[in-house]
Amino acid sequence: MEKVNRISMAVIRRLPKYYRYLGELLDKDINRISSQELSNITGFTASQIRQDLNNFGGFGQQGYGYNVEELHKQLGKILGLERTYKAVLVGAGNLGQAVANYKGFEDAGFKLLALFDKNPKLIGLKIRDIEIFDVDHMENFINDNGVEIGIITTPKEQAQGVADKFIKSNIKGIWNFAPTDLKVPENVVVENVHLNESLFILSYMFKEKNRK
Amino acid sequence: MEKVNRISMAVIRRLPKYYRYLGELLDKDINRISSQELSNITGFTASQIRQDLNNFGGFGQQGYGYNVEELHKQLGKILGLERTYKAVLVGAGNLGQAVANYKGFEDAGFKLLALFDKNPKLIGLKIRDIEIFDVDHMENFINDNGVEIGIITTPKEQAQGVADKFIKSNIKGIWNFAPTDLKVPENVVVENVHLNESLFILSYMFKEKNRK
DNA sequence: TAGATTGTTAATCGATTAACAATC
DNA sequence: TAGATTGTTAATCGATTAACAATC
Repeated sequence: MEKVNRISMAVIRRLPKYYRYLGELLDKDINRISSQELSNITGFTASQIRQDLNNFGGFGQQGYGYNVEELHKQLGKILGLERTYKAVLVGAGNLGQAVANYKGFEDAGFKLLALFDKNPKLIGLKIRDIEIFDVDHMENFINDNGVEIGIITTPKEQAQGVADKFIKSNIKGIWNFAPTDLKVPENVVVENVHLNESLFILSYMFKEKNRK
Repeated sequence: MEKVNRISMAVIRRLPKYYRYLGELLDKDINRISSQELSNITGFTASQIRQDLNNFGGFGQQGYGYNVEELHKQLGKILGLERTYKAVLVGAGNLGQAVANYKGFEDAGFKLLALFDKNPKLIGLKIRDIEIFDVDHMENFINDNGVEIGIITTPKEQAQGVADKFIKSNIKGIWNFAPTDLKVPENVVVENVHLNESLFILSYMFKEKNRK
């Protein structure tokens, strides 16, 4: 076992933001940035930015700051964006189709190989060249193609069942849009997109801000 | 100004989960629950659950626990779910249409009145009875109808411009799906759904878990 | 070299957990 | 009444901020 000084989720969740802002700086041909300037842009404190980055290594240089291109590249590596992931999606309704059309997939190295649904009306259709298959064929497909990532955009009632099939087929990462918490073994990671919770929080914040 | 003991975002973000699990208990006709049982279900510690709830009032009863229906109702009130919000959405592409079709809207009391886009091919179409209008008519529509919530599902390049129009039209809450951080005045709340960041985090966790 | 800015340690702040008296 | 479980205070833990020596 390698020395893995466990990095807190609070830090991890800031990394994509750093990565995004660095990408924007790159586009503007800015090639050098200090933690203070990054602080101005991102809203995180300079101290926090330096702490965060130093969890992964000393990417900066005293008296100079950080090289934007280099730091962007390193963060990409840390986030695992240098490789590709084979993915499938289950639940090819509105949300599933929107996710399948999602342009950001490529940026993260995700390659969507197939969609699955149980609705006969959807089976055979294609979303930007990706075919919708009968969900009964899913486990074979995953095994045959070495799929590693599963995306769940089904109603919540089906979500755990789909996750169980994923797990049986040796999928190791799940992007879950169903409004439920999946039970998975310790070696499988789940990232949730809970739109209902997000809306509730918007509702809460709106109410708090707008009270007399 | 009312006494508002500022409640931390960490607490707020757990409330929708409590609300959801309590709803599920209600469906199962369970009408009494202790913080310990809730802990077993939600994964939060009993102590944390009691602390969280007591930010808003003493909903429990010593020796008994919590009344599920009552607590569910109270949490709904706290989250602002007892009232409705008039909303519009801008960017009626794939993601926008999926969001417009999103069933969870009603549960949170959001009433989607109109969609807007600049693509002439989309204008005039309807998504479950909600018409897509030319974005040029948006500000008038918002003012005429007293819209309070705006949803942004445009590409990131347009997002800040749309937000600015929202703000000018007196919208006070924004649900933002564009992969960018909006600049808004202090009295406007923004809740982000950053799918790209979510994917990056999945990628990171996957990589961490699956290294040799 | 002098100035700037990092990397890193120490101090502070806030959030979570533990403990237990209050009380149903 | 005895047992159970909350509400709440105190203790602990972790994350953020401040400070500054190291060094480019």
